[in-house]
Amino acid sequence: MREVLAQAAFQLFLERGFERTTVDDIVARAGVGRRSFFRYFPSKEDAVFPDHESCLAEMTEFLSAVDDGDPVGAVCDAARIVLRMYADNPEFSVQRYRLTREVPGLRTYELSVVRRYEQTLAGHLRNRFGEGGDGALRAEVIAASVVAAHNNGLRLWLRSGGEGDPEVAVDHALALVREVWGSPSAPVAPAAATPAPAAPFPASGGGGGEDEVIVMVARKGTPMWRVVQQIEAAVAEN
Amino acid sequence: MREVLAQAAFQLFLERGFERTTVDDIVARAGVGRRSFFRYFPSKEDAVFPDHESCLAEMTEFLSAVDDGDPVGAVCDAARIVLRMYADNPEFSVQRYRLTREVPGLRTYELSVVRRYEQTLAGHLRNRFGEGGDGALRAEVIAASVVAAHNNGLRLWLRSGGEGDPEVAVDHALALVREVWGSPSAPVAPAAATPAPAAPFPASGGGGGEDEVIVMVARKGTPMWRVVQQIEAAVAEN
DNA sequence: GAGATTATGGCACTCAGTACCCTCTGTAAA
DNA sequence: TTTACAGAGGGTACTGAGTGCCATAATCTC
Repeated sequence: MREVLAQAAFQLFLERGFERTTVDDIVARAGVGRRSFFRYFPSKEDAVFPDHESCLAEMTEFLSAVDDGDPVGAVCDAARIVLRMYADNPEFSVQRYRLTREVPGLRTYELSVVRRYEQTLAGHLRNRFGEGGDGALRAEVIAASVVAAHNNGLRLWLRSGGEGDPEVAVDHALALVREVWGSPSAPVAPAAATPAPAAPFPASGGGGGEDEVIVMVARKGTPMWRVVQQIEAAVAEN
Repeated sequence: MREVLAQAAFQLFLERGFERTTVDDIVARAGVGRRSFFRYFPSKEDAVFPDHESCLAEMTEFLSAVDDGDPVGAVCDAARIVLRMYADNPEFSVQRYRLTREVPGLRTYELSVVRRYEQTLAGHLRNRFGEGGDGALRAEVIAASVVAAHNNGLRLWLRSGGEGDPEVAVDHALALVREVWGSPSAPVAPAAATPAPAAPFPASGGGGGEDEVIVMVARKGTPMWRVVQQIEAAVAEN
């Protein structure tokens, strides 16, 4: 049932867009009552990320099982669980990525999901480091670093359309974190296989909205570079 | 007007809680029409964070002005701008913190705000590091570290009830990040996409008076609240 | 003061999300 | 077979956020 609803929802989101799809549309396609949708998903957004809850549980279980002397390494391995979930369904992951990028509500929702992963990792590190001194601080900073590195590698793969193996990019990214924060027992071989992404700020045609108008706010004496920056910021709203 | 609405809203949120307060309640207390609320705030959540937009603008301006050889240090200083905003209103900050902790919707909203700061910092670092190689990766990881460290120190102060100076905790936290990610050897930005600061047309502009011009960036269908936010952000840059 | 522009209020609407109650279906006991 | 019960799903009506449209008042321009 959950599966049926999630699939119907995702199809419709791809066809008409997230915001132009109502819950009534979804339940109509799924052939169930409207009330049933909210029995399985607390909100419309949740239907887009039906698998994160179990992934989070898997990560928690993994972390409670590991018992090595390298907490940073363990946390990196935990992050790879998430990666695997994405890699298991390349097509779905890429489609969802594109959908999420252009729907502010989904972006925000995703942030809250990522935050929960991050807090899980931080909690594990805090246990290992101890609360006192800078334990909590280090735990949070390292967890944030790991998540950022993981997401950087993952996004690279998603933007490429899900071609190839995302593990290489993520491994490379996590290696950087381990190099810096890790304990001395971090066997890492930085191979020169770093994929080079294209320029992120195509000054024109950033998204494709044709009939957009950009107006610009500036003071009389505003230097040119600031104007450029503001326009970039406006365009980069994606 | 914005101020009146924000204050009325915050009062009510403290009295009855966020979710038990409707927009009608807010506009009733503020003595304005319901429609006006949404002219100044895109959502109920925004009324809780009325100052982040201008703070983000301030940070952007700061980063575009610094031109030193220590990008990580610059980004840490940029984070301190946010801290100062909180420290300027200890009572409000602490009340808002408590409110935010116990309202999931506000927590999620705050995440999206924090994310924008992080992206601003990452963008600056990316410009300095260059896109190629691990530039983007390092930029994102360092930005995440700085944000995590900053927030760790800030939360310490907020949880203490806003007593004393939050700068010490944040400075300590940021020092840890700087220690680790500290100034890269010397490969200062190889003049990639860094816009050369072209000479601003009028030489003056600092002490300027009333004859300012405000230009505004917006899309065709931009709602009023967004325009207001941007203008407020621009005006607050003094 | 005529005409245009802007700010605000009012009204009606869509839609997400919730509360409450209904109907089925299956099962087990009498 | 009837009755009792339980649980999954369906239906209806409601609240409240957010939006579009139009009317009105204030302000600005000529």
